[in-house]
Amino acid sequence: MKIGELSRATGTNIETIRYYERIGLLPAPARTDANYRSYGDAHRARLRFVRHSRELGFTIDEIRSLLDLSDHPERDCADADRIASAHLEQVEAKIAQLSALRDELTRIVGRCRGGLAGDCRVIEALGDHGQCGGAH
Amino acid sequence: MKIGELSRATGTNIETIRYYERIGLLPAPARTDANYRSYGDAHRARLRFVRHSRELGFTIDEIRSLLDLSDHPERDCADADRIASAHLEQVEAKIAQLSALRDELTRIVGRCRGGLAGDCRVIEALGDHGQCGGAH
DNA sequence: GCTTGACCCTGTAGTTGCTACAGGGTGCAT
DNA sequence: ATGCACCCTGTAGCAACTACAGGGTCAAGC
Ligand SMILES: [Zn+2]
Ligand SMILES: [Zn+2]
Ligand SMILES: [Zn+2]
Ligand SMILES: [Zn+2]
Repeated sequence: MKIGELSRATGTNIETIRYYERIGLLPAPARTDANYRSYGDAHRARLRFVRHSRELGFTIDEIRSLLDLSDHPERDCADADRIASAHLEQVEAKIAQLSALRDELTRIVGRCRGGLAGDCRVIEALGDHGQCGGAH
Repeated sequence: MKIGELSRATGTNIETIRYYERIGLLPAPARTDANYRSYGDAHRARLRFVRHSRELGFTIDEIRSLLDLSDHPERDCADADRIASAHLEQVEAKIAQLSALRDELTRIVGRCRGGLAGDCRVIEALGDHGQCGGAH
């Protein structure tokens, strides 16, 4: 399959596929006579793994480690569990941080009564963290 | 006040202050004879506004607009309200997305029973979005 | 046989919001 | 005079792509 087909089959931008190859996340595929990349099912599965992991928020480096484990089925899977658990913790931390931020923004936005910028409580609140609840 | 003092007074990295000046977010301050930057209270207030807005997640471009309003107190503040509301919506969307992601990750992580990578349900789940609840 | 259009190639530069040097100058204390 | 802390400019790096520019390939239709 050519790169355009792989792109459609996985919902991945063509430039992104070439980028993954360049950074060594995907193996360089065979080439046709015209020097076109030629992919097989294994490439597609690997790219799906990468894209799905990216959608779940794993970094490229984490994915590299996960792929490495996937390539060595005889190894212990504890590393995979560790990477995924650590990532889950980071996601939870990010949610907590954004929630605090949302609360603060809600409070700030709710204070605008319209009128002149000079009297705007939103602009005032942005300049003064002392007005904040302190959670962010 | 010199850049180091401003840095300490606002908790901002010196390089970041110079960066903000370079991109036109902070006005270029006066210079001493030795060509050192010399800041006043207005600079400090402006930098606090910028940092606080960044902590609340506003982009540099949004902050540019907010500062512009802050500099023109005779204008209508509706734009500030619009920017802040739109940002709040984005934060809420991000929280929703991360929550879906957290649920999916929790499900995936919970399936690992240890053992060989070849049998690991975590690695399997990363390769197959079909196993996902579909929310992410 | 020739053009048109879709597709592919490489290589480089841009995005966001910083951060980290390298290589040099300044100012004060010992 | 010699440290040392501080300041200056300019450039390059980070993550994870994305967007060209400038060119080659191939099948269809006239
Ligand atoms: Zn207002
Ligand atoms: Zn605050
Ligand atoms: Zn496992
Ligand atoms: Zn999924």
